[in-house]
Amino acid sequence: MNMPETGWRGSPDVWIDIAYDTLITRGVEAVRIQPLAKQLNLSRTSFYWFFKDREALLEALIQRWRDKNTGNLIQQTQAYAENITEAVLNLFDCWLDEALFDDAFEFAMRNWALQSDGVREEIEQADLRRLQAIGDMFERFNFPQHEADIRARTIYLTQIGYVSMRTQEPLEVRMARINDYVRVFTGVSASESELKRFYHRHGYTGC
Amino acid sequence: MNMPETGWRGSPDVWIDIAYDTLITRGVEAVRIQPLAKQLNLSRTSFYWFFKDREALLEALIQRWRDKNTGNLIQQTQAYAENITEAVLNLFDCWLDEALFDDAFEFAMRNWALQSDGVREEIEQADLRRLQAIGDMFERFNFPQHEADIRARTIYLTQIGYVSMRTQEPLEVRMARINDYVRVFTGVSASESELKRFYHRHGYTGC
DNA sequence: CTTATAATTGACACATGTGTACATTTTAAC
DNA sequence: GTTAAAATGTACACATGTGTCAATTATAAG
Repeated sequence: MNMPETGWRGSPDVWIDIAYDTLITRGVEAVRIQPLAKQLNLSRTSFYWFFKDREALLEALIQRWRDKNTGNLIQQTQAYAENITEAVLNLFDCWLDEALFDDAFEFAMRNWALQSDGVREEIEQADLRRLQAIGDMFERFNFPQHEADIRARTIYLTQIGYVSMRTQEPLEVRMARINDYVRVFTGVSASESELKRFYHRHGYTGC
Repeated sequence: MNMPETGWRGSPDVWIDIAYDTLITRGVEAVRIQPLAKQLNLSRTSFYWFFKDREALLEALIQRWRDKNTGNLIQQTQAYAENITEAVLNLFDCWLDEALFDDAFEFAMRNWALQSDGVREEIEQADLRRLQAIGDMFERFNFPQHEADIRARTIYLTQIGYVSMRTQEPLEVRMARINDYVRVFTGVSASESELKRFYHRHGYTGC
């Protein structure tokens, strides 16, 4: 654990990691070379050995986000399902598994967009692709296109709302609400076994 | 329109107004005395005649938000309605009338919360009060408490999601989706006359 | 042990922001 | 016109951030 005080301590990843932590806890504005260097016990100028300038570091953060959130979400919409409720539960995996969808990262990116046209465009793209994928999912289960579109929006916007509210509910509370959400979003209830399967893969045994 | 180059040009409101514009278009971090002064063609130090310091200006912005968004939303949930669809349409007024609910302001505040514990607490309070009010509305129309709660969340989170996505849809698109949303959120369709009344009060004659 | 390369550092030049003290100008009231 | 207040402006002291350069130290390879 105790860092060596001397020798090779820096690397692009060390900088990106701490930049990421700072981004999600305090926003882009807090991602500044001088303070990050202090935390790393490195001379701030050492940063410039790995990155051209602050811009380059921020670019690396965008890259990391791009690689993570959208890809996994789309994959979940395409997971195997026998009916719409199972499909929606597959999608819900994203909201319960940080490895699939990073809420804090998503929120930070949306904040950042206010100050950066580039980031704003990235996010518009991501929203389009994600909505499209969820809509396609509903269409595969025979919802008419128009309704599929609305339901995709409702489900996605609710999640973005969650992200934006930074809701931190205990697992039991979220699980207790799951089937209600399924019913609101699809119009039908998930079966007992579908729910059991869902609870189980998220380590919820309380029920 | 042409500002006098000299004389009394400043006032608390002049500063708050430009601070508000800056907040909603570029975030709190951009609300800085020096740049604002430049825009106002005022010496930056003149600011300190009206406000103790930058903090005091930011406090005034919070006050403005508090006075606006939450109050109007709660009032809309209590407007007269004969059934749940009419009640939900009353609430939807907020999303279509900037005078009732300021999306951009809301978004900016949620961004700001990342950097300020005070603002974060303000927002938590607001979320609670708003969710409570919407839930109460559903309960008044005989939804069981548990279901009222979920439906309140869905409706509110969807809107916060909209805010966070900064969706700018043309009026026709939004109007075309209204009844679908009513149906998803309440489980029933709004009547023809309810919809007509809604369209009319938002200046939509296209249908 | 030497050496080339990788990584770190301090000094410098600069930019932008904050707030205070004091002098100056503007306005309205007498 | 004089005058007192309201409002503006200038100068200062300070803080925090950026990026470049040249000097220095650490590491691994021969």
